[in-house]
Amino acid sequence: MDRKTRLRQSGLSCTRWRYNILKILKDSHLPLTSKDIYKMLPTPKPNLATVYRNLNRLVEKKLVRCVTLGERARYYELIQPDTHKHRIICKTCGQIEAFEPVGCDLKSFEKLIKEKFNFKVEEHSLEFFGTCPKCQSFHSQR
Amino acid sequence: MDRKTRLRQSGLSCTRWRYNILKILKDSHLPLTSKDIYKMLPTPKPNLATVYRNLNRLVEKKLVRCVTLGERARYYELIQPDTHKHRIICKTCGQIEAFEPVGCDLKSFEKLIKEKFNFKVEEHSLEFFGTCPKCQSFHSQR
DNA sequence: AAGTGTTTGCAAAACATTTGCAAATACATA
DNA sequence: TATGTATTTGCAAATGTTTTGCAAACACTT
Ligand SMILES: [Mn+2]
Ligand SMILES: [Mn+2]
Ligand SMILES: [Zn+2]
Ligand SMILES: [Zn+2]
Repeated sequence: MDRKTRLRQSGLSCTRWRYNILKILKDSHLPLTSKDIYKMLPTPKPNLATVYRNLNRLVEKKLVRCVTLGERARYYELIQPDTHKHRIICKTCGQIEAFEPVGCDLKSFEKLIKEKFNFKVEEHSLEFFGTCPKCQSFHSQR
Repeated sequence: MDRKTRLRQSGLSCTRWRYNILKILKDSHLPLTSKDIYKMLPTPKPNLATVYRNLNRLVEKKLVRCVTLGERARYYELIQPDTHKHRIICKTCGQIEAFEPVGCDLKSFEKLIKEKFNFKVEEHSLEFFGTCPKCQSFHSQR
C-alpha cells in the first residue's frame, strides 16, 4: 500500500512533511531521532516543531513507535506488523544495531506476568548493551 | 556493608547528600527520577544540580544504574550484584512494576549476538509494556 | 472555486540536565 | 585537634529537547 493511502486510512491528511517523514522512516532500518529526520528532509526544510507535531500524530495513530534508547533524545521507527526487533547498543560509541529474532521466546514471561500481576502485555522491548567490535579493538590497542 | 564504607571503597568521599541519595536508592524497590529523589531528601534541600552531580558520580562508579523507561526523565536504581530485574510498565498510568526473573533465559540471544555481530554483551534490559489491572478495569467500565 | 478544519512557521515557553565560579566541606596529615 | 588540599556545594546561567499559542497557508470535501 502506498503511503498516501496508508495515511488516509488512519484518518490523517497527506501533507508534504507528513508524507516525507513517513517515507524516511519507511526507508530506515534503524530508529531515527527528530534531528536525524530533520536533516534528511528536503530543502527548503520545515520548522522543527512541524517534525515533532507530525511524529506525535503518527505515534498517536500507531503508524510509528517512539523508543528511548538511553540517549537524551527519543527515537522513532515505523511500526511494521508481524515483525519486531531487538536492539544491540554500544555503550562506548552509541552505535545501534537491530536484529529480528527468529522466534521470540518471551511468551513464557508474558504468561507469568499475566498470572502473577494480572497485567495485560501489549508489547516488549529488549535491548542488549555492551561493546561493538570496533570499540573492542580500539579499547584493546591502547 | 554500610553506605559510608561502600562509598569510600569506590573512591568517593562520603558527603551529606551523596550519603542520603544512596540511602534513598537502597530503600527503593523501584527506580527513581532525580525529582523523586529530590522530594525524598530531608529539608533543608540541596540544589537540584547537586542531586544530578551525585547521581552522575554514582553511575560513573557503578554503584547506580541509569535507565530510560519511555518517559522524558531518566530513572536511577541501585546496582545489586547477582540480581537483575525486568520491568512491566503501564502505558496508560505509567505505573512501573519490577520482577526478578527466576532464571533469565536470554543466554541464547547473547550467544547469537556474539557469533553474528561479534558484539560483547555486558547487560540487557527487558521491558514489557501494556495495561495494568487498575487501568484495565477502568477502561472496561466506561 | 469556495468553505472548513487541519497543518505550518515562528517565537516563546516548558522541561530535564549540565556547567562555571566562588564559598563551604571532607578528609588526610601533621 | 589544627591545617592544607582536593572535592563538593549553591547559585545562576547555559544547553538540548520537546511543546505550545497564534495567525497565515494548506488539504480536502462539496
Ligand atoms: Mn522480542
Ligand atoms: Mn534478564
Ligand atoms: Zn562502539
Ligand atoms: Zn495503569
